[in-house]
Amino acid sequence: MRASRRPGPGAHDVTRTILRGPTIAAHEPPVEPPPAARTGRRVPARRPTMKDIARRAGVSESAVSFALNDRPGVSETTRSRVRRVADQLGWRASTAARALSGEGAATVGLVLARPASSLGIESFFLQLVSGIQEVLSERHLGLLFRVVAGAEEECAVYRRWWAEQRVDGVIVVDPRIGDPRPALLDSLGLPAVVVGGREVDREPQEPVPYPVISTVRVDDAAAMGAIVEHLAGLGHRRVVHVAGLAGLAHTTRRVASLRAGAASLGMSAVRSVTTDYSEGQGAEATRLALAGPEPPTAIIYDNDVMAVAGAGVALGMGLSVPRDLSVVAWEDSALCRATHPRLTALDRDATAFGRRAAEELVGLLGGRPARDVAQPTPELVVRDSTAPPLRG
Amino acid sequence: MRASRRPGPGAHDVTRTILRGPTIAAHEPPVEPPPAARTGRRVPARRPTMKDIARRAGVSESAVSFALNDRPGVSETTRSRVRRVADQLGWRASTAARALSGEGAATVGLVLARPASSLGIESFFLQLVSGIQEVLSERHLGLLFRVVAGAEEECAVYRRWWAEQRVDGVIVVDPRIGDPRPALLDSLGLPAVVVGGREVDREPQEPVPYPVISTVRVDDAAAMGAIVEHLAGLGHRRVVHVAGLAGLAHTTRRVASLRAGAASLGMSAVRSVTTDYSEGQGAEATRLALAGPEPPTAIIYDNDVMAVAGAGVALGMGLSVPRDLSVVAWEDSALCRATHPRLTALDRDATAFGRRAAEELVGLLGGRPARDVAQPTPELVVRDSTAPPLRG
DNA sequence: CGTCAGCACTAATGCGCTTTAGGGACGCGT
DNA sequence: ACGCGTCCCTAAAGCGCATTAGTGCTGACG
Repeated sequence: MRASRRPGPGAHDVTRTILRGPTIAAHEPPVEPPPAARTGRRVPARRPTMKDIARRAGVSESAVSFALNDRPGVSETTRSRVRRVADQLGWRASTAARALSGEGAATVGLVLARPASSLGIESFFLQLVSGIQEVLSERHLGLLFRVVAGAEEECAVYRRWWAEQRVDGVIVVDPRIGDPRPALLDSLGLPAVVVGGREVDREPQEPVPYPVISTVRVDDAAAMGAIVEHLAGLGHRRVVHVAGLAGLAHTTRRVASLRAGAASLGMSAVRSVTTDYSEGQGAEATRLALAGPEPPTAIIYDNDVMAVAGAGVALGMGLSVPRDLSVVAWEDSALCRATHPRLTALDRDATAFGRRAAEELVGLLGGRPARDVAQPTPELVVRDSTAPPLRG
Repeated sequence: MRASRRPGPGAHDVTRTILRGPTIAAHEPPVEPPPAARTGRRVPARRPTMKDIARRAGVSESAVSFALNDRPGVSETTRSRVRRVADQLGWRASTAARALSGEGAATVGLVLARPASSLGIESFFLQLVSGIQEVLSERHLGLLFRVVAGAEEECAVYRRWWAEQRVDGVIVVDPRIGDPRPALLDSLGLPAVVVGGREVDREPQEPVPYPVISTVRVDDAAAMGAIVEHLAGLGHRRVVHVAGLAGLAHTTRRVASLRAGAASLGMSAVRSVTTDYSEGQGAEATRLALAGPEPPTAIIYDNDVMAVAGAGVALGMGLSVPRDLSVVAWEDSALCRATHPRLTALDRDATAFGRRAAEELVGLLGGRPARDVAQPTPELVVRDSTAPPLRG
């Protein structure tokens, strides 16, 4: 595995450019034929380095560096010539070398801490990632991706990435209640953007933001408000909220917002139950709610899969959606449009969300100070799964 | 952004270890206090380097390198002492430095060339990725992830990654009919694993495999055979196959296998139509098929979302699943279990698939020669959406 | 008692790039 | 004619690690 690619010390190339001055320099000094041509065996292409450019352009390596990085110190003539040679050779800076000389790794990291099984059901993440990509790729930043089982492991990954100099910053998802990650990242000095972060006016115990950590907020309260208003307007008084993971900050926010909204709108009975987002627990929660004493006339699900599963359960119990039960999904997707009836859903635009987060991180890496930015409130798309309740 | 972290040339540390021999060496020579302690300002932790270890362990950097890489050249005593110091300091090799000294980037790449919109609906990919991760992470390999719009862009990404020394190998998905990627990767000498690759006995025009490109095959023919057999056994004679993207190799294979299987089982009318995997086109194809002259009694969908959408369309047209129409999804997921009726589906185990691919790539990187490995044939999970046709 | 092998370890070099410290050549002012 | 500043450009150092070529030192062997 460890091939000895190195020439012996005696083989060191001592060719030097003698001629001076750009106009009379030898543009194409006698270059030895590429090794492939000599050996006949197919050798994978060698990547060109700045040394190659320097030789062919008849200047020093430093001049090449200045020229290619738009730094002063070379004439325009030389700069353009160097550029041309670089293009011609198909040169790209080695990120390893760049990183080593202090430029950073040109990479940002993203860790998903969810059990593998629940990953596939969350279409949200892939869309988020593709939004992130749109921004990163135009800046030629790489995305280092990792799936882990839990929070501790996630922290270990950050530590490792930092120590290995693998990333310049990270995007943190699924903020939790007593989240250890911001403090960790801050202590490492690793710039980060927390997506779906704190609600400024709702969790004031959160102290002043860390200097290198931005937050992209979503207004869960307003979103839940829209849902509650919609349901109350239809006449629903008994609502169940099949929420997501108990530890997540946005779960807490949604639960609280539901309670607050319901109170102000005079709903008699609302309650939330937490789940692991799986269709199994969604179905089970639905079954329990509908079989209970005062069954709800509407259920709000924290994701699309559970909503579909719940609607299926209702159907199986002989109920009709939306006649006997209204269903709202917190997350619009193909799923909500594909099922029958089509589900009323909250459209979050995960792609835009990812874009926003990536932009913020890019800003941070560029030296912009950390801040909180707000993401537009998601829109409730009313479809066929919500209607006035039959029995009051 | 470009902070001058560098000490002047005069500041070079000339401290030297005078004492010789491991047992009497000064284990903890007078170390200057960490900068943070001096300045008082919070400074992000500096990552320890081998030089730090060397100093504290009282040995040379080379000795440290030998010790930490399990290479001969140091005594066991020294080795363990160095290890201890390294642990204590929380040292991790900088991947940048490692890459620069020829060890590779310790990273593999994965490019998804699908429109962003269609990404979210394919739960397959996230599961594939999480399977890949399971293997990569235990080897401490990173996964560089990229979403692009099309095939040319994908090739450009490979080129760039190669030139920038960002990855040691890549995992290629969605093999196409006249796929340019294997040849490109081969010419770059970039090890790769193609997942869902060629069917050995079905596309003999494919020449001898490239020396650094392995393939993880799936037996689409056998899978389609199982489906056809199941449907034929129930008595279906008119079947429509709502397939995926026309250019993909596996689409071609499935279409061909369906035709072959149907012929051998005496089905009268089978046909395939290609789509973009979206629920919209799945619904549309279903509508067209059911409204046509000889409507099918069963439809096979190339993914779960289209299957659900198709079932919805049938419902909307007043048909009952499975009484009037049987539905099979090529891809099992929460979706298939959550809808009502639950869908008969082909369970591919995308996670295992990813694991397999990653293992193969790791082998390749370790010097194992390229080869074709077969993934177990997916299993047909029969649920409630398939039954004997009512009208023959 | 000289010699040579073998061991434990250090010095030095290179990977590809950035950056700092010069170093000639030229022009301008006195 | 000399000093001085500018402009272009080169030399050299350094980032953190792996690796190769030594370098003393010990012990065994003749």
